[in-house]
Amino acid sequence: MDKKNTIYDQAQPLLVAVDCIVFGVEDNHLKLLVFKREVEPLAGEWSLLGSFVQPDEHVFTAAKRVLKELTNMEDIYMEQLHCYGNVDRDSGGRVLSVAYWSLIRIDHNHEEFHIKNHLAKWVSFDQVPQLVLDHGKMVNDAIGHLRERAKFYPIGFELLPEEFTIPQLLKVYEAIYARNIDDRNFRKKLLKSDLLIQLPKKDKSTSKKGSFLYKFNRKTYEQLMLSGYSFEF
Amino acid sequence: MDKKNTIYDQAQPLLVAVDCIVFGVEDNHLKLLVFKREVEPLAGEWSLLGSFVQPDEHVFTAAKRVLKELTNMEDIYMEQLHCYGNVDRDSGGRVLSVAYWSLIRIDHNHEEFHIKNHLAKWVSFDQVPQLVLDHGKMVNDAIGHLRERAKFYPIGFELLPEEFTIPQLLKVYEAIYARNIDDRNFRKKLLKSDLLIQLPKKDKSTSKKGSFLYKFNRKTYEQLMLSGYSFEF
DNA sequence: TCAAAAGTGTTATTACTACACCCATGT
DNA sequence: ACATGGGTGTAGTAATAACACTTTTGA
Repeated sequence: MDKKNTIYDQAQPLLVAVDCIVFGVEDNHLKLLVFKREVEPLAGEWSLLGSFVQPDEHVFTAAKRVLKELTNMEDIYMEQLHCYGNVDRDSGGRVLSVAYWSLIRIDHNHEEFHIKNHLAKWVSFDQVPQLVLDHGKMVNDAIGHLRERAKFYPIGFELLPEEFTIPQLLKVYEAIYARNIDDRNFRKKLLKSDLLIQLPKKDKSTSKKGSFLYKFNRKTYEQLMLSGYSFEF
Repeated sequence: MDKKNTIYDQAQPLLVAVDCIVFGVEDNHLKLLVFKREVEPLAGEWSLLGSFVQPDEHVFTAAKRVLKELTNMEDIYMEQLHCYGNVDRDSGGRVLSVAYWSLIRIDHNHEEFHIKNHLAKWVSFDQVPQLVLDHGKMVNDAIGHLRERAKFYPIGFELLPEEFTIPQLLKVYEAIYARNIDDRNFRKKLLKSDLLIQLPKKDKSTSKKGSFLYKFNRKTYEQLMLSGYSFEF
């Protein structure tokens, strides 16, 4: 298309980056992935992982690309958090950042190599180190968004393996909301909802008695969503 | 700061715009503000109002600027909706758009002149015309966001004048959720909440009996929010 | 007097909260 | 036998949903 004499010619372009906030569950704890920043300014400090958006690249695709490079995983749950647009938010120049948050099922067999290449580590949800620029604010915003979203989307199921136990799921929700949840009420509401399919086997890794394994019933979930079900406990 | 030899030099900048979805209540109906697009491509078609973000301008400030030019109002309720980042979303070139939605109290004395200058009109919430580019999707997303937000933020109060009646407020909620709400239950929950301060006068513009005027009790609201009050009916 | 909108209460149902003990099993 | 985590039930309280008639008053 001919762009002469349009307002498009007069507008000035800006640098646009994506930054990823990555949540996962490891050792029954909710964790966040942080990185040693490799580029100036602020090289060596803790940061989120990001990248500039290319001219021929969807912003969402850029975020997916970052996550793929990091974890070697595709089809990851990812949502846009916010576009951070302060003029001076990046000390290296005027850069917009579109932040995305994602939930991944930590599987060390697949990820360890990639994550090490990025000088990354998982840190506890409630012990996030000082991060560069406005990345600390991004993480706080993401936690708020995660809590909001967790009420209507079964976030706990995204973070756990296909087969999981009720005590595991309970711990995820307790971590997300940073409070104790009554295990009887939790179990009661979940089982009554028909969201869980009990499997004929137990996980005995955490107790002698063993705990039944379940899988998520996606069909029930889709029906419940139409009627406004919530994952509040 | 010296930007030589950093990744900032290699990144390619992009055009970034803001677009505004503006809601208001007029004649007891929830409405949306749309515009005749004045620039090519697609001049003459219905559109949201937007602008490019300047290099020295906060993205949020750009959205405020657009709204100020349009309505001559400042201190308007405005929230970021989403950053739309498709490569080919704008037929005039690659342009990111950060969409904002806002709620305004329609006051024709102040706004008429500005809105006419922009070839704008208020259209009914449920009769939005075909809009250019992805603006139709933006509006749909904004309506979803509005409904979500309305559960925890007293959006109805932002849209109405300082002094309003309960039937007026009910109509706003009915419009937002596009369904009938039981007026006895609505009234009961609101009055019990102590969110309304009854004024010693009535609005007789819509009935012979007249309806008591109320104002919003911001202090009660702030207390209720701490305990998770919701505006669901 | 009548039309048109404002205002008012009760009941049944459902969801939520709080709370304490027994079970199964590997060591 | 005992330590460890898994699993279960009830009762009180609070919120929600459904429902129809009377009141006021200007025209």
